[in-house]
Amino acid sequence: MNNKFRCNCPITSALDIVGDRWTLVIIKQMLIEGKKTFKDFSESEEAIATNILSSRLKMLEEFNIITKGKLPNNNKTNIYILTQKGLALTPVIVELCIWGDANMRDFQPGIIDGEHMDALKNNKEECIIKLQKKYREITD
Amino acid sequence: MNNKFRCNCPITSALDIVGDRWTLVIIKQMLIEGKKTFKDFSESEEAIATNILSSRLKMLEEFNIITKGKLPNNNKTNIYILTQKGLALTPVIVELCIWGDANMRDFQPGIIDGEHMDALKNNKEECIIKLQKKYREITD
DNA sequence: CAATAACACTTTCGATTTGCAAGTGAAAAT
DNA sequence: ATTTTCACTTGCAAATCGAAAGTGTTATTG
Repeated sequence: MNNKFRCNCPITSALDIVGDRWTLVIIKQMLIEGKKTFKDFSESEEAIATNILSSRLKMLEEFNIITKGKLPNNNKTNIYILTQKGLALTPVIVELCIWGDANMRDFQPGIIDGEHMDALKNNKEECIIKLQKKYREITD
Repeated sequence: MNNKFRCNCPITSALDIVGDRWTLVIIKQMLIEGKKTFKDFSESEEAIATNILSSRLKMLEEFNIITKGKLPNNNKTNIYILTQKGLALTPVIVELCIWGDANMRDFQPGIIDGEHMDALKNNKEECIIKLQKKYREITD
């Protein structure tokens, strides 16, 4: 196992795992959009290629950020669920959302007006807890 | 100019710009470590290659996340400074720091014990404001 | 029960990006 | 005047990405 980590900085180490084009998009899709299956992810708006998706899911499982499981009455479909470690990324996702919403519009005018943005900005902490709670509900 | 953006989600759009191996590391080095010059960055612990550094600085300037300038009495050294847009990424960096510190230690035991971590976790909002204030001071 | 469809990948391969090393040109220091 | 420093650029091999097609297993449908 070659060392993935560039140095001993917690920020850089975090980015060694989630700092790429797709990893946080996948986690966003799970947390915000409730996506759970390989098909869910591969049919997403962002249009991730299946080989990349496959490698990222494997990596995320190795780092205990997601778990892979099955539904009781279905032996075909795999479901991927955020672990505690994965759910702990909620604040990162939320801050990226706020930053993107506030700062990318001049280059990307298409950015949707999320009706939750005001709540997010005014009540960050509460929104994070609500998101996590909601995720745990749809996940049980 | 080809479209960098994958879709209209603010999170994905943010990641279209800062979602790669190096961009947020560079911004961290500016914000937390006070790095300003090409040499500062290229001599960093993370050991970024100069060609990658060059292309990232160019990109960050294009998206108004940093500005490139000179010091009054020095016509050689370029200094790169975070704009308002760049400083607005402080919460993202801070959340990555908290997450990395709490969740990467089992895979990366070397992660340093930052003496500021407790303050960060207990007083997130204040720490963010302090960091930004401190950056503005060293920048003027 | 056979055929088809759905799902979760894997493989292939060309294009792009990365990372290392060496080189360049201009400004500053000696 | 020469050397050093700084900020890049170039070249090239290796790794990664991305689009498309293929594979194998598990439902579902007639």
